[in-house]
Amino acid sequence: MNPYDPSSVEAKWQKKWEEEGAYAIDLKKAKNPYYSMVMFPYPSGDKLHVGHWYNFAPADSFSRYMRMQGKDVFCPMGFDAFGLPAENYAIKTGIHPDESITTNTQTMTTQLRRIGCMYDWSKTVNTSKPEYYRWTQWLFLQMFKNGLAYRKDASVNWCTSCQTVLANEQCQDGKCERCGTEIVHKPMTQWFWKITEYAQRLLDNHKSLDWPQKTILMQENWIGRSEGCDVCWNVDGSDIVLDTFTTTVDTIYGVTFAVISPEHPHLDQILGDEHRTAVLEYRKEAIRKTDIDRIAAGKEKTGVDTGALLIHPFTGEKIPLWVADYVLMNYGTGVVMGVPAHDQRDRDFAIRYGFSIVESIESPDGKSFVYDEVDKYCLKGKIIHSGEFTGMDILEGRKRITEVLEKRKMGKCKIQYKLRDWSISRQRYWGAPIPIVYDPEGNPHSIPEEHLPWELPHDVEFKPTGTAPLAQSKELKQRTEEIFGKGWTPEVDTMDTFVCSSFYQFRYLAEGSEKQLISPEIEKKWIPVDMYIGGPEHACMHLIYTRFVTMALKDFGFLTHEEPFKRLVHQGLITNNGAKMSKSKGNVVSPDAFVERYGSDTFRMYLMFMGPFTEGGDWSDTGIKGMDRFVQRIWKYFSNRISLEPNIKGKSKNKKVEQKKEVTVKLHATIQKVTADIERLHFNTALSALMELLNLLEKQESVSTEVSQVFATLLAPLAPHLAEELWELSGGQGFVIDQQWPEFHASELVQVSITIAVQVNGKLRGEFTAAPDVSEADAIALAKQDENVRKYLEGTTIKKEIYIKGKLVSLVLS
RNA sequence: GCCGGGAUGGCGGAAUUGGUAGACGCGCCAGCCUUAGGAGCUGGUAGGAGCAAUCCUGUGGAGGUUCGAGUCCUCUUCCCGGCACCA
Repeated sequence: MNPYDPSSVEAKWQKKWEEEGAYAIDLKKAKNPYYSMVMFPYPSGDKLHVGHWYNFAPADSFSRYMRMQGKDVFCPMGFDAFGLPAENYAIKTGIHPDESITTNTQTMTTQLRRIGCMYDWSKTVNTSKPEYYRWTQWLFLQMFKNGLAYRKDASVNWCTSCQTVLANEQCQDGKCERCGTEIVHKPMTQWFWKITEYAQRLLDNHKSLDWPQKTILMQENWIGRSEGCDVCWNVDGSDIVLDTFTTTVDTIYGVTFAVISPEHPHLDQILGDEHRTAVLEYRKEAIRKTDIDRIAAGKEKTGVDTGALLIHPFTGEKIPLWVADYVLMNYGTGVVMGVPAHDQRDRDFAIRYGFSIVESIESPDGKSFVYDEVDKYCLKGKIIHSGEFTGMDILEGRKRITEVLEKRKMGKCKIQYKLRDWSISRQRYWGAPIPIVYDPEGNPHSIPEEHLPWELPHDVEFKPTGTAPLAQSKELKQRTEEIFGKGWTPEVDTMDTFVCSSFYQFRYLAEGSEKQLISPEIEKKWIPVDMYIGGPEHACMHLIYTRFVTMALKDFGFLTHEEPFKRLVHQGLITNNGAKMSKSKGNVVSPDAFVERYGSDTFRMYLMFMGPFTEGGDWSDTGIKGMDRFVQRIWKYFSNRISLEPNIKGKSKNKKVEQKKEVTVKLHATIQKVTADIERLHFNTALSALMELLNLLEKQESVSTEVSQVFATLLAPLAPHLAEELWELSGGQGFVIDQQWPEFHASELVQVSITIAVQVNGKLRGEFTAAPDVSEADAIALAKQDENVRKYLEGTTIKKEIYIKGKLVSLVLS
């Protein structure tokens, strides 16, 4: 028999699957729908890397397993094709993004097919195609129509390198997430989507999701809900009222100063004349700084007196108001009350600028304390030095103070979120055009649906000028005037690519329909997606946006579900010698050479064998040989020794029976283990169980067809091509992937004899074999007979005897 | 600083509820086979002592609970991921 040749075998089965449409799902007819998705890739020129494989191949193994469990599994694949890299490439080379993306998509499709996944290519999507982005634009129109899309002038994050605006969510450590350039602030008119209206619902729905705890926690932090109280402060000698937001209104009697953000709109009006110069100077500095500068310099808090005084709503005292750049305008009210006795930041500021420190609460044992995150969640203690509220428990006092403020119209309960509205405008070319036109007066109007797709013009230059590339297109300008009239102008911004990816789970199911986003019948049947697998880096952007969009579309009446993904799993990271793979480090492993040499099955099994799927693993060039050996051994063993009848020559009949029993027990134990392991996505131990089975089988001189077929089915999710070949070899009919997943029988797991360990005073001192149903008394008696154990028992008395059924006997000496 | 997750042989990692630590694989060592092998096969492989039976020590560190702890509790060190003047 020839050695196993992966390249010809894999090509053979890929062709057969394709010819017979093995993975094309009839969405309408499917009885047992199971929607399995992976996060679709960006078609970059770097092609598929190990990270893609590590996402897609194990996800495919799980999908295959579900299929063998009788589900109609739908596994689509597509391309998140809009985005900056293609545009940057165009700037560099002059090659139009449309062209480079088409090439990349083709290359990656070929590579993806070689993995041998169950993708139904008849239902693919490409977000950069007009037939797709027509729906991206339709989504915008729905948001606009329902009041969730609006324009606002705002100081936005501007990346000087990309020449574009970034959402807060796309800034990492104050730097552009994509290119790493430091972000500066720039005022600009932008389109926003009101995700903040959904903040509470996004939080509430978490409990209905089968998602990693960690991801839910990250989203909770991102949304950042806090309950507190807005307090109104009259400015002394003026009719201006300033609001402060605080989560600890119980400390209001401890306020000795207040701080206002340099960008605050009322700052000018309340400035005392002798302080004006200093404050304006300070503001000029602060505004020039980016958020990171304000944070980085923030170890040392700086501030300047405004000269204004606030009237304390309870004591009537006059509280100095300072301006400081550590107070941000885009969170809360832009004014903070300072309680140096109970807040560390306020204390630092007070010490530096000489404000008094007045205590207003104390801990249960009468000590003073500063609030930190922990205290906020275990609030015990009393209010002190606080007039009518003195003596109350902290929480009660907090409630009463709020009530009094509300009654006097000097404050109110407020729930504050960190989450900000989603800025979706991009001054870029390679994205879906925003379907808006402006009349000669500059008022925005939506483009009627009949004009969708509102096509991206082709005639632009890619030089980054800071103005939107679409503004240069003559064709777009002409088109707009032809349809809407002279003087009308097109919106020249395109949409954030996260918009494109926020609804693709519906478009896979639409089969290209131009009539509706998704048919209601199909939506009811297939949504939510049963399993979604992708990287944890999307925990707070894509995975919040897509939930928001799904909720909104439900509210608009286009969907019946409001959560898109029922179960979510993040794959771990594959490192190279413990280091993250990155282009800059030059340590990226390309799968192609390995797939060429060892085949897709071996490569994907090796990735899965490295460690638990959610933990990732460390790449090693040599380790893959072990998996190659495993594949070769499987092939060699089954092709040489398969026979219809078990035939163990030259052994006594008893021996034969015993051996056969051993194989049966192991076989069923393996079915049990592989099933449980795939269920919990522990492919590494599923593989080691199969290796153990093979190790045992290799000691037998022949193997039955039945065992060989079971082996093929167990292998089918993990090594799809090899399993088909083995199934065929074992005389199986049809595809192995269409077979039922094997069941194990507990009765077959009963062994002829078992080994029981003996401990004396907790230390292992011997072992003995017994019948599986040995009684406790017999087991203890047998344990005491063990030669080595007897040595320890001599001349002592036994205080306690413990028997753990089928496992061990523990003898405790006095 | 805060929130999560980790730490087990030379390496990647096993160990459902506390019950024989190191499965499985890599690497390494010895032997076989081969003209040769970067192929294959057989055996060995946590550390230490011993011819051996066997014994001692061992899951980042220090305590604790228990007949028994990688697993539970307290403290602590280091590593990784996320958030960060959020009022």
